[in-house]
Amino acid sequence: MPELPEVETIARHLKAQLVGQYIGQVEVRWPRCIATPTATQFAHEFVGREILDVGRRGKFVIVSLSESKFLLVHLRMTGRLILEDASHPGTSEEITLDPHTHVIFYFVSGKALCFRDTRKFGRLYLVNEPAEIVGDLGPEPLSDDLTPQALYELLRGHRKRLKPLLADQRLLAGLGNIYIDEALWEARIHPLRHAHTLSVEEAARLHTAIRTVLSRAIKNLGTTLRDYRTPLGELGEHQEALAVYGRQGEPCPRCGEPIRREVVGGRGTWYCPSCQRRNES
DNA sequence: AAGAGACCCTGGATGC
DNA sequence: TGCATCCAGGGTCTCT
Repeated sequence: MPELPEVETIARHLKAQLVGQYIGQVEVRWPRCIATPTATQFAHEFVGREILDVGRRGKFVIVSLSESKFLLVHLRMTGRLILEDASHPGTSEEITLDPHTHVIFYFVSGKALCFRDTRKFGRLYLVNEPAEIVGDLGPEPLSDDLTPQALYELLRGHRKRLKPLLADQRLLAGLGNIYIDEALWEARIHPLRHAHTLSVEEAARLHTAIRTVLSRAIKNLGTTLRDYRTPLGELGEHQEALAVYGRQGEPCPRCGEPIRREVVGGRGTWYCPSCQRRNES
């Protein structure tokens, strides 16, 4: 489940490997993963274009192409972007055999970029402006614009419980199930607290926690629980550093109390019942 | 506005 | 061992 740190890692790797590369052709094997335009049109549009830049917005990878087009990729649960060597036809198992490789970008250099996705939730978009897709995303959690005060103001305007609210990409862009639980634990705030009840001090703690947790995870190249890989096939390392996510019954690293799991808004939620008290101050 | 539930998918885990 | 069923989960949608 790639979230901000995983997508950031992927974008950085792709940027280092792909800027300046020219696309020879594109093969779409599973058309339904192309959100826009049609799969045929999508494949057509890439031929001859150069990769100018690769970046990230929220959980989207954004690839800037020559002649003003943008490829946006959302990996959802199990999506991967994997670099392969396709210079010798038939040598890459990923390309020839893998049943989960749905789109392949062949570069004239002999490199190839494969979009792979077992659960088929991921989507690719080819647009004239990224804003067509990412226009209504909230601020980037790591940007200077998101001050503690700004986060306090954002939260004050909502009565929802924190867990589902922080997962709403229109509030903040890039947080998902793992890092929300980790950040709330770090900030010692209960996931079911109602957003508008947070004090200035608590919002500031959450602000610090979100940024600390995300930065640390980026340093560790992301969290690999099962599917996530960097474009070079490497595993992330942050799973070792998780405090609560997926750890029900294990002792809280801060106080030793067993970690509890609850389903909130249909999503598994892990927290420490002792460090993260529910009473609203 | 908030919350619940369905849906999209498949592989791994669980149950008999 | 073998088969059926359950489950996870980001985002989007519908219904209450």
